Amino acid sequence: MKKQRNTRQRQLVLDVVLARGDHPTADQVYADARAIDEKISRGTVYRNLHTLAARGDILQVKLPDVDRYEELADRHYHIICTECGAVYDAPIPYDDTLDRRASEISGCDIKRHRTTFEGRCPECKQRCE
Amino acid sequence: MKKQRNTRQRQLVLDVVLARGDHPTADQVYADARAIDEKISRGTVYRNLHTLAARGDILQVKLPDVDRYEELADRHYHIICTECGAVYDAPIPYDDTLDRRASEISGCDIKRHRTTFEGRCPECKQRCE
DNA sequence: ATGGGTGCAAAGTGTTTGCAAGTAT
DNA sequence: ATACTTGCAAACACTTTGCACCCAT
Repeated sequence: MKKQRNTRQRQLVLDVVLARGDHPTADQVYADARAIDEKISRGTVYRNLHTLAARGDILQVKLPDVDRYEELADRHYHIICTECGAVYDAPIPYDDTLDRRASEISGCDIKRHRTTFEGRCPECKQRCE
Repeated sequence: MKKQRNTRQRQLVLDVVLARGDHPTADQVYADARAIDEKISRGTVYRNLHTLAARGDILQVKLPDVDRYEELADRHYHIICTECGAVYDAPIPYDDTLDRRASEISGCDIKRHRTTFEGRCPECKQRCE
């Protein structure tokens, strides 16, 4: 891997993701970063999110529609509210026996799985009734 | 729900998805449909895929990057090859106790979950070694 | 006849990239 | 000094939409 530099912008992108503590999209990271450094560009934010995720400093959460990012953590699942789009960590532990079972039965070399629950968050659930 | 018509184009889109038996993207469906009706437009294919999925005639498979579609079937998981992008049905049964557990613990009203395994399919696995 | 559906092209999203200038090492 | 990074804008890939015409019911 080629040697990487620590630029002000890269540090800022990392700080923003860590400061939020939730699951921002690239565009939300851009907005937050822009509030601090009004010169930083979208391209730089996208590039640094990729760099940081590849390097393992943050996690990329692949969900339908848009990718999101979060602080580094153990493997876990997510809940996405189908009404308001909010994303939460799910309170169900990662089941790594599934990866072994799927590998054996399918003949694939399964590295991991991603599970996303869909439903209504407490607020939307209440508002809809 | 408003009354829907059965047009030649809508039937064609449905036929194409059923004929494939795999997990085509909208663009693949468009290509297949176009091979039969060289006048059908992309917009029509996209609109009909939505209509058919909403109506329950086909399933929409929400995966990262692009949505895919497949024949109507019971809930099940998918395997996506990280090398070649191929998508398969996973040989692991849908675990609906997870939805109940996640609902109880999180306070959300969970309707379902989607699980996608990531790894290398048998061909890519072999080719890479 | 009537309102849902179609083809077309333009507009939207979300993301990537080429390039010249800037900067961390 | 070197080559990784940046800002900018253009380009991309995928999808949605406005509109006038068409056709299934």
